[in-house]
Amino acid sequence: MKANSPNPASTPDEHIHGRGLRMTEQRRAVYDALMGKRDHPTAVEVFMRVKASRPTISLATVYNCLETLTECGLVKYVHHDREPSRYCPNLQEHAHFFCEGCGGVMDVPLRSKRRPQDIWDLPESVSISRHEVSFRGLCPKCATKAGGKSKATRPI
Amino acid sequence: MKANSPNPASTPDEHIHGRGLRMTEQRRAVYDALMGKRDHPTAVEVFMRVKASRPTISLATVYNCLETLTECGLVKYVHHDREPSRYCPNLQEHAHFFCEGCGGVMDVPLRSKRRPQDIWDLPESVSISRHEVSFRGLCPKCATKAGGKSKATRPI
DNA sequence: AAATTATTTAGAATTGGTCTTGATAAGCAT
DNA sequence: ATGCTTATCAAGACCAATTCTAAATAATTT
Repeated sequence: MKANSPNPASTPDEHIHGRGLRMTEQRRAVYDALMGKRDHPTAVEVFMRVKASRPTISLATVYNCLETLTECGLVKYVHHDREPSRYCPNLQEHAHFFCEGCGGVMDVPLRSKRRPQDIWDLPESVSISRHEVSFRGLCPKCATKAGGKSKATRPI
Repeated sequence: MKANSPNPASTPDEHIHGRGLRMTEQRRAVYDALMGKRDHPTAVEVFMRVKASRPTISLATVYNCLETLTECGLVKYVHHDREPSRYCPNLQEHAHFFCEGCGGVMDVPLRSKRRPQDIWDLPESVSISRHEVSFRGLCPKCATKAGGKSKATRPI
């Protein structure tokens, strides 16, 4: 319900319809695969999940659906280094933490009332359409397990 | 001269030697191509620059050199979405701004005394080895040219 | 129902990057 | 200096992720 939102849709279907598109079986299956397990799968992982219930779906369709869902603002994609794209159903502004130990990806929320401009010295007059932040290191579990009290791993 | 630096090397050659490697002609050429014009070229762009003075160098060698220089901490690589890797000789902690208008990439410095943890709600006990931040939008020049007074572009 | 448009599918193609192999070159110990 | 050992380079083959193409299918409109 943001005042400047160009699209007041609230359900996934409304988002899709708002763009003149249809909520097809495939798109719903892909969306559900992402919402059911709120993690950060790659396209191939989504493909495998969806394939379990819809064996005829093709990888190209999964890519298409993920792109459509992203364009409609229902999911976000996340990148880290040269790794394959991952997809994330969390629409809140957040960063991602990639654990070198267990390979997991976790969401890192923005502290309340904070904005990126608080720490980054951006020129006044830029207009920002996208902001992606990724951390890499050891998650709490792996940090304790691996390093004992060590504070930092060698930067890669 | 950071106290906790494991490697007190200061010249590029010392960095390289500190790893038991040699500063070869090719590595120096690649490094110089990056330092001469302090921008954010892709591997192919570096390749073209170096080729001007060393026509026999191969793209694979440029990739190898860039990787070596990165491992030695002489340059950093930067990623944005699915675009090809770019390389950056600025060793200060900084973010990158990718302009949708002119295609340029600019460095965004960290405000003094600020840390990412100031805005991101990271668990206490994580250990961070890498942190990459990218913004996308219109740079000051393109923002004025394109939008007039408009404050934001549509998110992609 | 016919025409139009959107969507899916399978596989080919593209891209950025990495790996392999043999040739060169540098450093080291006689 | 001479031969041994290791590092580096070059060229092209290779690979994985993604995108494109073209034909088939499905939904929507006329």
